[in-house]
Amino acid sequence: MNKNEIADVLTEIGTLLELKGENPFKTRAYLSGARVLESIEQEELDTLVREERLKSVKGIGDALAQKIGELHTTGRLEFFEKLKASIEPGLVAMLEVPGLGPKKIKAVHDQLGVTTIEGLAAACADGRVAALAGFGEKSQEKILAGIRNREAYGKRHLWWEAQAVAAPIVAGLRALPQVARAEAAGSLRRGMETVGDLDFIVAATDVVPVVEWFVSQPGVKEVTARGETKASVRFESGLQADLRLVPVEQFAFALHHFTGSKDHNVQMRQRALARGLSLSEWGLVPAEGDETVKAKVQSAQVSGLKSQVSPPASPSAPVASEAELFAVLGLHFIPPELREGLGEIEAAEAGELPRLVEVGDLRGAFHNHTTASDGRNTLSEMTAAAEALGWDYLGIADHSKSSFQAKGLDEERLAAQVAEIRALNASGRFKTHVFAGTECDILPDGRLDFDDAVLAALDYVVVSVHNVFNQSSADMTARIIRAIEHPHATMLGHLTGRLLLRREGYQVDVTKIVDAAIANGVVIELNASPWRLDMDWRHWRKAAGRGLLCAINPDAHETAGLSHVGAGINSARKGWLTKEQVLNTRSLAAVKSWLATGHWSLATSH
DNA sequence: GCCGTTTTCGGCCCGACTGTTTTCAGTCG
Repeated sequence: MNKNEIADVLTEIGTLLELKGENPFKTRAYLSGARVLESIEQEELDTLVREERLKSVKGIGDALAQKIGELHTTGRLEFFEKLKASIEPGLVAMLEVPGLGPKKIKAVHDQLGVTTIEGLAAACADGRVAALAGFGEKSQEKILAGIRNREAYGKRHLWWEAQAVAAPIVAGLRALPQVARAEAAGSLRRGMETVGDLDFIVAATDVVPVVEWFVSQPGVKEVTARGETKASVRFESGLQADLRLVPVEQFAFALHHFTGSKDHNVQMRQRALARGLSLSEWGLVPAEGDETVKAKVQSAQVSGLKSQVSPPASPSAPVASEAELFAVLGLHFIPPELREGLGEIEAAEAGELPRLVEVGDLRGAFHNHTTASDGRNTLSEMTAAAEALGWDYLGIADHSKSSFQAKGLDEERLAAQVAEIRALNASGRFKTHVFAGTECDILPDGRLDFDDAVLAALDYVVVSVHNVFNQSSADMTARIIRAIEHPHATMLGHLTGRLLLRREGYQVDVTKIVDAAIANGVVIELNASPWRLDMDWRHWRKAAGRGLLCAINPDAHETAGLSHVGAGINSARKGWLTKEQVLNTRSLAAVKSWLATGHWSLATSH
């Protein structure tokens, strides 16, 4: 196991011990042991284990040294497995309910015998929870609301996680000899931030082996349907996936139809009708054509799985690709991300679709963390990872001192980090240039967490809200605008602080904040963390159209997190952003001069 | 479970907020 995987195990041990009601200092020892492990280089850990010198690291004693060594060498730990087996999984799941921590979970378990979330909901419903010491009516209501939210959220999945399931399936389908074409459709293909279920559209010559392959994929928990044109499965994560098999001549129509969105499809069908054509997943036929064809299509649509009705053989227009389908209707190709029924068809007709930014356009990224604050990889590990991605530059913006929970840097530690970064750049060890920044807390009154002199010594400053989320919209908006107006503010981090499927963002007036950012030459980030994607894509088209510059920032807390820019690119594309509207598509020289000159506009040269 | 020592046992430990209390416990970021 590598250092972060071992740290994950130690963290989970800490959580399990907490649930058991262990000495809090003992649980903390495991959690801080995990942090310590992250803060050393992987090679260093390998050496320490080999030479049995783990104990010389501060924060690691006899017990942790032994456990870390075992995990490093064998990838397993009996202590951990026994511990995990001794605790009801339902209790661990309860930690996800807002307002419930180890102590309260232990209380409901010990005093009410509750071992599952369902049991907890029942105990809330009949008032047993409110009767416990330390609980009351409000706690009970809050827990019940939390469980309901969790159920509602549970129906959707992060794009990032859905993509991780879908990508190998698409690759596997394409590798099958019977498969001519295969794509994932639906909201996944449109790059939505969350995904309900997966849709795979496959053109195949022989369906049986394809269905067989699909339902036997790793992680499939249940096969819910299995026919000749469609199969459905549910994965262990709860994610559902549909496989739809179509003849190759129908592929483009089916792919377009199942990609959606609903609004986009409605407008496309209206457009077809205006041209005397009827568009469906089966094909494109004359609208007032053969009634038997229409009836056949309808019966195929309602009869479901066992239907073996072919698409109307004629007179459907032969269309080999989505591009041809759009062309038949007088449109330029509309990228899937834009198919939300928000004006893309009009733009495609007028030839005014933007050339959307691509992941390959990115030359670097700002706003990343290291082990100096709450990251899990060191400065040089992060830089090496950026270099491996071919990036010309990497911005490090660790937390500031007010974010205690994230080990925020005070002035002294920040100065040391800046010196370390300057020295790393001077050493020529990496081709990737490192910018020294900070993710500076915006204090509740809108002041920044560092004095001007401290901020002036940095290459750039990300300003973000990390506490006191419950201010009124007016107060929060004024707070953020005050920070944007600070002369050293370079960019605004995660505008609303939302965590997808977990937590709503704080209330803000987005338009006012965008206005302030434009007026002050401040960039707003598109935080590319798959859990955030904030500022939301729905605001970008209008904001960028008015001159706002975007930075797609991974907010990476470990080397693997740098690749989250891929999720950010989705949202940027959904927001109609072009390469020119994204700061980190620019060259190192351009960014250097951009940062040096202080205030800028989109007109700045590339 | 770790650390440090007045060296083998006692202390360890950020601050705001909420809801439960009447001075605090638990959760959260």
